[in-house]
Amino acid sequence: MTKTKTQAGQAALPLNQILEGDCIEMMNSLPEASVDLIFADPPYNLQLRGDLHRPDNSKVDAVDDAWDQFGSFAHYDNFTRDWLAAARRILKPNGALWVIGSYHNVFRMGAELQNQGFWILNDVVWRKSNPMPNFRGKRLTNAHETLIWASKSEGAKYTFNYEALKSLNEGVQMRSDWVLPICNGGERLKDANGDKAHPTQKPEALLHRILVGTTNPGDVVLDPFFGTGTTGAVAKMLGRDFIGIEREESYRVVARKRLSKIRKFDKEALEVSTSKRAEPRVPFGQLVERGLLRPGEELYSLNGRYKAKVRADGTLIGDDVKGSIHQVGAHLEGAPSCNGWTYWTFKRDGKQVPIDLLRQQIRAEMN
Amino acid sequence: MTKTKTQAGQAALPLNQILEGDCIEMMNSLPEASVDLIFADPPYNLQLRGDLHRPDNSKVDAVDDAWDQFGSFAHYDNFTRDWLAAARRILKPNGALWVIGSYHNVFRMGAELQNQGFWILNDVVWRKSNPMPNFRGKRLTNAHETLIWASKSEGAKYTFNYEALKSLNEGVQMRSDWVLPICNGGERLKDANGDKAHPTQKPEALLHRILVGTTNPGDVVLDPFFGTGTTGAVAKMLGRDFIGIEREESYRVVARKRLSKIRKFDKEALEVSTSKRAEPRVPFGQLVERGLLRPGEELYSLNGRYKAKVRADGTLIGDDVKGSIHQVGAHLEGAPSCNGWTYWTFKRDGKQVPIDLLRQQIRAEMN
DNA sequence: AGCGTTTATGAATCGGGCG
DNA sequence: TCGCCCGATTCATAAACGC
Repeated sequence: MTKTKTQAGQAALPLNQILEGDCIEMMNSLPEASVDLIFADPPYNLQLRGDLHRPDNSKVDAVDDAWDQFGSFAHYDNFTRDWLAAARRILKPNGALWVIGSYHNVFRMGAELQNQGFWILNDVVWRKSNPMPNFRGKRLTNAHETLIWASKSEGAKYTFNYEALKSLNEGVQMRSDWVLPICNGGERLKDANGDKAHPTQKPEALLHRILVGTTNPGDVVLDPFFGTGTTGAVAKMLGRDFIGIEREESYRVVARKRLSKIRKFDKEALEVSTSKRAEPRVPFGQLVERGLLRPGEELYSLNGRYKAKVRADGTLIGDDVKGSIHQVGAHLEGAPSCNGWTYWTFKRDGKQVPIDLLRQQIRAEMN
Repeated sequence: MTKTKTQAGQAALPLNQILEGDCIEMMNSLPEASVDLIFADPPYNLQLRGDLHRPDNSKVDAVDDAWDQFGSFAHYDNFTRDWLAAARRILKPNGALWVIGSYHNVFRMGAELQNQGFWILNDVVWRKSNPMPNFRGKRLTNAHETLIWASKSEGAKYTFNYEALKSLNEGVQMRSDWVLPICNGGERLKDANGDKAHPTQKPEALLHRILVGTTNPGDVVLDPFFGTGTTGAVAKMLGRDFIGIEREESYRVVARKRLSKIRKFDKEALEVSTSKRAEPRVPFGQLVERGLLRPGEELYSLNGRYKAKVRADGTLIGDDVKGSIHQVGAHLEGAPSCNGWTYWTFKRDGKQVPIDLLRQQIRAEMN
């Protein structure tokens, strides 16, 4: 499974491995513009004061590890600036970045990534279906975390599998609020003592949605704060290559064991619904050339209000207008644009049939 | 209704009025430490490029007002710094601040208010039950906005009516995600032409929850970006005093008229419709995301005649057909429609189990 | 009047390929 | 790099319309 990828004039990319060390140094050691997606779950800079107890006096196992302690906002901002800059360097021009955080750190991350030229595409709310309650009743239940999805720069051609996410959401466009349970039960990794192996292990469902929606099979996904390897595990299942970076040996041990047990889903299962945009383009003129429509034949608008005549060169002519199927449709409707394929119909056996049917016929022959 | 409040050695506070002018100047003219709560809905600094049309070719009425135009992040940051500082000065030591924004501006606001010493208590997500869709299918539906609730400083004794919010939430602790419809219908204020009076009017239900939860009757609530006066209207209903600041005369005209019609403790108006939805919809894709079904796993029709394979995006693939669980079921049976939830089964311990069982499992977790 | 259908609209950073 | 032009794309709600 471990492999490397070499691009023209660049050092090899260490794929499907966990790099050991500080994420900034390790990212700086990788070739620039070589990674398709970065998912980052950095330390949250939680400012917890003292211990927290549940109403039954049991102690809440808070995130108080040394790696999550920053002296001040300035320290945290420096850290954020440096790792984001390192991430930005290794990202391909059309690559994208996801970060996740809570109100303690996400505003600082969001502002800094805007400052560095990343272009925010959406902020996404992970709405936890089973959050920890607020035991003291002093605030609202902290029931969500925030993700930011950003392209490397404005205008970049980021990957977005719109139809796949729509399918995941039962045929309705995916929204920016995602309801998913927190990671527990069998998915939650335990250490030898039976304690949780990592304090903030993310659910695989979250990564599944991110990777299905914003990467393609074969893409390289890098996680600079790899932890117990959720990103790597889901990437492997989904046939994406991953690069993990993790400083703590104890997490790497758990992640390696976890990854060794993951199997990739079969190829057929990994293909996702695609949009029509991915279909080959068929010029309208081909319908005429192939005799599916005759020059002189009349087309009728879907609403029945207009008609136009087909010409031998694949243009239409109406009462006072001529041009492409799109131009004539837009002109007749007084609309800024028009998809002529779905706007025009022809008559067959007395019935109105959309010309798009003929396009589908040609596309079927192409396969 | 208009009155003033005088505190020891301080100028009078102009209550239940709309102050005319720039919010920074007007706040600076008020006595320090005199206000209990500030709710602020500042310009979002949207950076819209061209026109946007719906698939039916109608044009989206964009927020292109001059007051939302800032030349750069630096300009916007200066503006944010200045109005937040002015707000901070007039806030009582135990007072609190709410701001609302989208991903365009909320990260910059959140970072700046932390920099100034405000202490974030919660970030709250307003999940819109009826957001505008993403018409081009290029991103996720932007279905939420973010609010930040902060006390003036760490350790301050802010107001939080825990039980009141619990009651509003059917007896369970209020969470940080609030599902509320956008403001339209009869609540949406129109101008003389029948056009919306303000492009971004907020729903009263949102302010209702905020004021019930984080102020007491008799408190002074200030809104530096008053617009059409939603904050003042809800404050008046709930028996709080308000101070509005608004620069545009056209908005003030609408707000004055609106406020004149509001009556305190109009019980009926306070009732927030909390209509319970039937059963929450569970997309089939969630079974895959959550690992309850694996991509590549085979499903069998209840009658045992057909099988199909699960794909990573929550669609099925059969011998000659692919699509949703419902579509594939309908196609195989030659039926016009099919309830895939009851049609498909999977194998567990050698037995055929309906996939609907997994849906019930997820629904149980949601409660 | 009543019911079913059509239309309008909401804080939106909303193309891409080819010449 | 720019301009042209093909052609893909929407959900929930309420008001207006029509029979």
